[in-house]
Amino acid sequence: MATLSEENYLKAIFHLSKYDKTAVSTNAIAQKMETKASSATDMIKKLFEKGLIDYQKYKGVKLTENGRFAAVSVIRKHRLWEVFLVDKLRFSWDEVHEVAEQLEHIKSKKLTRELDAFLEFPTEDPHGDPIPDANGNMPSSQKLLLAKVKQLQRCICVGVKDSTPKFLQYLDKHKIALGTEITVLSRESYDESMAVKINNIQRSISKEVAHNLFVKIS
Amino acid sequence: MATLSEENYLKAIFHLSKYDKTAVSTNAIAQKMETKASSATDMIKKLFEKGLIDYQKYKGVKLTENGRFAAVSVIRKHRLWEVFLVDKLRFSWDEVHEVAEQLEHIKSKKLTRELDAFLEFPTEDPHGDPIPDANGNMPSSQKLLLAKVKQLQRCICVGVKDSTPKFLQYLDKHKIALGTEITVLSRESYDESMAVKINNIQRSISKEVAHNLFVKIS
DNA sequence: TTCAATATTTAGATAAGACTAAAAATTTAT
DNA sequence: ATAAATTTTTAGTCTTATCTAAATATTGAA
Repeated sequence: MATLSEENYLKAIFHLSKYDKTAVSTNAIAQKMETKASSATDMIKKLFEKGLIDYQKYKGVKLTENGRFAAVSVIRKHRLWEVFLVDKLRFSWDEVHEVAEQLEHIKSKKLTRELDAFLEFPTEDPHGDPIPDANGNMPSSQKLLLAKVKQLQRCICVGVKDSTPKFLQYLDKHKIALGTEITVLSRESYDESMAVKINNIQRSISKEVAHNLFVKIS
Repeated sequence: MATLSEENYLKAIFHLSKYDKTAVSTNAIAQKMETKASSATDMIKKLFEKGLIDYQKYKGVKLTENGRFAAVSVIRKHRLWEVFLVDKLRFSWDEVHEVAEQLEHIKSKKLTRELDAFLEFPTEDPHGDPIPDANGNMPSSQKLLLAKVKQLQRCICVGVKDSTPKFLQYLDKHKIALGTEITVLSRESYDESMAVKINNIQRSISKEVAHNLFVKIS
């Protein structure tokens, strides 16, 4: 059974592995965990001893099958609790992360199973992130960044890459929610901003925003 | 802000103070926490430094106002989560304790407040124990042990003193639940058992059971 | 390819919370 | 009232997870 700290490291390694399939570096882990490289090395040794990661000195780490499952189980709980907080307890999507960071470590198979049923088996959390099933399978989705959408294409907002309160509040303020339709009108090569139509109003979207909003083509 | 371990000690001290108002001994705390007296002494010093207990060497401890509030806040969360687990997640009353022991340490004022509202402000947990309000006030109740009920008196089961799974499962097996009516017919002085009528059936109740079941006279 | 910059690991220290063993204080019993 | 029994505290150790500083390995630039 993994400790709280071990679970957080596994989660960090999982998130870092996601985009590139190569080994994750000690420094990257330390940075994500907001700790020092030496602390990361210590924990890496421990996770290796427990068979949760593959590791060779100076070569970075990769999750083993067991490690991946442990990481995904924590992420599953995190996202289920986020759904609970928003759907049942009147939290807004920018308030849930901190509390879910605590709730994700509660150990009870029955609790997770029953919570899932109570919420009617949601497949996405309030930020549009997929909720893995009990076997650790992550539902795939063909979302892409708004920044990649071609001119004159219509798409629907389905998730956020950056889920910090600041960005979520920006979206709330500008009436952009999951499900909102966005039409890309043109791009400005100078600053990589985009002209778009949202809720039938034409506006400009900065590079920063376009790179943190997931959409699907509709 | 109290650590998880500090919160558990505060809870233990609160429960030990409940019946007699005198100072709580180091040994009693150690026993309740299933730890050694020396560990209890260490923690006592820490809680004293933080102003959560009054303490003089060799004289035992008492909760301060702050300490009592911290303890009651944890108990409030514990009992609210128990209600959640039984009312919303199909847990039975003998399964909730272990999970609630974890959930009670989640730190979020909003979470507790919204959970309370979601559950429609319950005043008792699934074992009939009172749920303190947000100000730390414990609803009073005039429950008494079944063992104290006089002959030929009718009463209603309102709580349990022992809430271990074993006892709760005994009650389930014998169809005794909160709300069940019990009439005391007679007492057997030899073994302190009682003849009672429950659900219109006459049965015998042992001393052990009679001393762990709370009732109110109806 | 060799040396400087960077990344990683090791060594040794710290804090929290637990433990054992021993010392000191208190309580109980004669 | 004093000795024995019990309770409580102290001293020193252990584990987990962190840190700093120093050592070592790798990478990359000239």
